Amino acid sequence: MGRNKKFDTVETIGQIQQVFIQKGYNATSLDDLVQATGLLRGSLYSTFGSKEGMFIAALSDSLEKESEESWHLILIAMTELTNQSKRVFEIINQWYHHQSYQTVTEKLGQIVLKESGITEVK
Amino acid sequence: MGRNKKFDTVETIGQIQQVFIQKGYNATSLDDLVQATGLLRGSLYSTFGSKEGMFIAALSDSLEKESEESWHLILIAMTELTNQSKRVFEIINQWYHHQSYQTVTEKLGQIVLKESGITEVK
DNA sequence: AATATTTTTGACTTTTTAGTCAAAAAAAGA
DNA sequence: TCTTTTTTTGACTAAAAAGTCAAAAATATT
Repeated sequence: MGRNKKFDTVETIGQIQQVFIQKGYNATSLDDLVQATGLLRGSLYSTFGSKEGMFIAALSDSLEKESEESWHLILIAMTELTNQSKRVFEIINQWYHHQSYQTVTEKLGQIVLKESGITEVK
Repeated sequence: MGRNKKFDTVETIGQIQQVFIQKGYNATSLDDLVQATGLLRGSLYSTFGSKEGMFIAALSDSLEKESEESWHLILIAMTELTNQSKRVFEIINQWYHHQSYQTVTEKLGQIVLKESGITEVK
């Protein structure tokens, strides 16, 4: 009973993913997320609890789908969150169990270089 | 003429490197750097100009020596600075010219995984 | 229609951030 | 020793950050 959410949570998570992928975690401000989602801070906080919660929602959703953009969020998680957030560590750790060291390191290395904007000679 | 610096700039750069390596760029605050170097903000700013300047000093110094810790700073540069700082982009871009795609992506991938704290099975 | 419950709203608070600056202190050079 | 130049000091500023909350609005349920 009571009001239903005015927005589509799935769509919002998609928008949050795009922001984190483009800017990384620490460099993303709540204003960035407010702007990208079209929601107000209160709505974001009542839905996700915290900035970390927003990232976790974005990451979890992405891992379920296992798309190319998952790798970007995994990289951000590993470089910016895994050592600060127990929950993110758990999520990534569990995901990693189903991967091979070779595949993961190779893919992450490629993404770092690509995202850096450094010209790939090859 | 005039006073000489009370501290050893080379030593200070070493301390700055350690902080950035441990926390990354955005997650490092000036207070962290003040604490690690034992200097005051004014001294850091008069020497390096800005937080970005402090990172550039740390990165440049590290690239000259080409040690294992260089890779950590290169990773941070690529994931957090290359798209925001023209100077860092130039430094990394030039460095990259003397490397091979294979070596770079492989090494970066390994470091991401190691730094993430995720258990390496292998 | 009345009520209970939820979401929305956005201004507000608190904390942290990078960066500044004028005065004091130190010391190099004459 | 005196002057000039530099560094040190640390309180201060301004901007940006994440997060809060009470009132208003909306609506599902009875």
